[in-house]
Amino acid sequence: MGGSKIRNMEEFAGVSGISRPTVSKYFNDPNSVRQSTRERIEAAIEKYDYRPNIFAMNQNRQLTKNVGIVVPYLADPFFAEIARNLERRCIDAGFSPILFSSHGVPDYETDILDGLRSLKPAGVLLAPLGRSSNRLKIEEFCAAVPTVLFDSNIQGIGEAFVGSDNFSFVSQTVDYLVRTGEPPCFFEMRTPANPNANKRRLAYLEIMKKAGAEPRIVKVEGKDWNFEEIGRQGALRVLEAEGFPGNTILCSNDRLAIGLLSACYEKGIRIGRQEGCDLRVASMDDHPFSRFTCPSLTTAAHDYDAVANKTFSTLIELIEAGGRFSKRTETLYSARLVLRSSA
Amino acid sequence: MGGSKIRNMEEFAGVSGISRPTVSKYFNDPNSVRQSTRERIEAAIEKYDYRPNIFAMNQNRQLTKNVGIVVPYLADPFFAEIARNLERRCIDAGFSPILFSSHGVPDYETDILDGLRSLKPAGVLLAPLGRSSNRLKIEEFCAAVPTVLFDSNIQGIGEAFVGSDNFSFVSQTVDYLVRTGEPPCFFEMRTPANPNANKRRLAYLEIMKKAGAEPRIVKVEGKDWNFEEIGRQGALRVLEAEGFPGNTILCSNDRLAIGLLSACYEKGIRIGRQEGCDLRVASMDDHPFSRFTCPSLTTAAHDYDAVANKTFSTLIELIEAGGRFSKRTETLYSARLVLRSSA
DNA sequence: TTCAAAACTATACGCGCGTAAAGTTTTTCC
DNA sequence: GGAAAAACTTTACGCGCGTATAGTTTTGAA
Repeated sequence: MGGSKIRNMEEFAGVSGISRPTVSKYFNDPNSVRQSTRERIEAAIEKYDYRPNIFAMNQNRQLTKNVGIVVPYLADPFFAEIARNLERRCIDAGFSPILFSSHGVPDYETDILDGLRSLKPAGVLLAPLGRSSNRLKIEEFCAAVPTVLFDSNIQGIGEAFVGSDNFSFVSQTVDYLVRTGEPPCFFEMRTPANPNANKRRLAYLEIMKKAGAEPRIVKVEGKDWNFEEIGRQGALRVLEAEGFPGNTILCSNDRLAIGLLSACYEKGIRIGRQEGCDLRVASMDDHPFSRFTCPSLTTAAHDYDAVANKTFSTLIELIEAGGRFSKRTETLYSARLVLRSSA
Repeated sequence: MGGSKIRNMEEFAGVSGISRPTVSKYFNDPNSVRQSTRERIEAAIEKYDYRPNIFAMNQNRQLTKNVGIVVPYLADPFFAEIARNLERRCIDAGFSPILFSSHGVPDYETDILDGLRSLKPAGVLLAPLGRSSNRLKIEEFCAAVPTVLFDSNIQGIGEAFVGSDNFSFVSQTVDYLVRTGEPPCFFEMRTPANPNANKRRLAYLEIMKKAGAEPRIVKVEGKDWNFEEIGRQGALRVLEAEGFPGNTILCSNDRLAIGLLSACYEKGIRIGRQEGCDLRVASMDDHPFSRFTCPSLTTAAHDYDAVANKTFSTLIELIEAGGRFSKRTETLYSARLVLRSSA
């Protein structure tokens, strides 16, 4: 609370009675100094409210304590949640997370990576846009900065990947739907931006084959990140034309399902597993809003916490390993089926 | 694409044939050098892919080109959208936006502001948590850093405030509801975190009085940022007990309304303005998902674009004015009524 | 063509901190 | 209690760039 006239570490070292190199050492790792020293420094910090100039700290250092977190679309609460989770873990581990969203635009993504390089981050957690990403630029970036990919895998890029096992999402939902009624058709975008969407379609085809059921895929137009609107318009068009094949739909993701449910509601189609319903709808992701849809959405949930935890711990390992792994690892977490009212 | 072995501005100045001080001048403001000089520098940048070390650039400067953007809750798509809007404007104006979310936690908010100070930002755009904010800390921060508040006003703090005119939100929705049916009751949280909620309640009381109708407020428990769940649980409890007073509900915000609609759906209560409906529900904010609720939500929309635009332009003025305004201004934008199916 | 204004170059210093080297004090452990 | 190890102090240099000063060249309008 004292008049904080401390201008730099030199002065601070003076008033705290510790030499500047030791103070510097403390700020780089408080545990690297003797406890008695640490206490004296911390008392002085408290008293004079001193903080080192982070620009000066970092300019002369090839690696900072910065960690970049890049997500493809922050307006999607799914990514907002996982970003929050990662952010907190970084802070608790003494890093400075910096959050970026590509907003669905490939050029923004490369701009972000460009800017990130000059921040000399210790590591980066990157959920790429997917198919629309500039693969070359991302590859260049990953070669220069220790990077862990999450959510969307790009084969061979980044030191590791952590995400969800799309096959398990599809198998759990399809199995459930088959067990309790008809096998589902598959509702998706024609040209999905996200590679997970493709994996899910392939999984659907394989699982239906195994179950001896005929796969039926309903594709709707649209290619940006406005999934709810795409799902809604697509579903309206299907409902106004030939209708869905069968009485059971599996949506490629919850946001499409939210749009589809809104279209069905508008058309007076009753969704659910109870008597008197016209359609059953299930989906995948367990989007934060999926419990508030009408009816609430039966879906396959990501293991948010496990993904965030593993993503972060992998980055820490990577940093401690000097930025490179001997081999690229991929970790996938299984889905957890969440039964609600829609199917 | 030549082998970029340029290590610093000195070397870069050498290969570009321009003196270092002039190159430095260029990077601080490309328009401050002669066009022919600018072109030569830019050609060299292209050729050698050089970028100045941002840490070195900023350490010796009392003001950077950084702009902090702080929102209370990024998992709310409303804030995600406005943050994206602001972010883009900053980039286009040559600033480096840095995005933070308080995640609804007052301590995080003060931590963010603390950290922001050491980034020496040219200015900060702050949407505070509201009632739960540490007023003193925010006041201290605003005294040290040029700050424009948006979304949530805190009286007397910050150099300016830009937000929405809560009175117009309530008056437009109430007027519409009265005109087309019964005057509404008001559905809200008992202890809302956001000051806008209080302004809306007061506006409701005043407008109902003017209309000669008896105000009826339905308060539900809950005080974190989990509005949908609070709305849902609260509505379920009301529906299972005495029910809502009258057949018309105005929700304090869309996220509460989303929860309420889901509760109504579960209870088999039909919402809408058509024949045969039990309740009309309107709300405020025009949340990105409100067009996908069942039924789609009649609501009062923020003028996103105007708020973002004014917030940003105010900050630019503030920065150009040296960080202080002679008097604090407050700019409010009116709502735009969005008629959908729920009322 | 002229000449002042504008823009540039050359030189130099400082910012706040990282970090290395060498010497000194404190701690630890047998 | 003594010696090795650990932690510290002192000294010194460098990082990459902002920026001030003085001198030189270029520009542009009369």
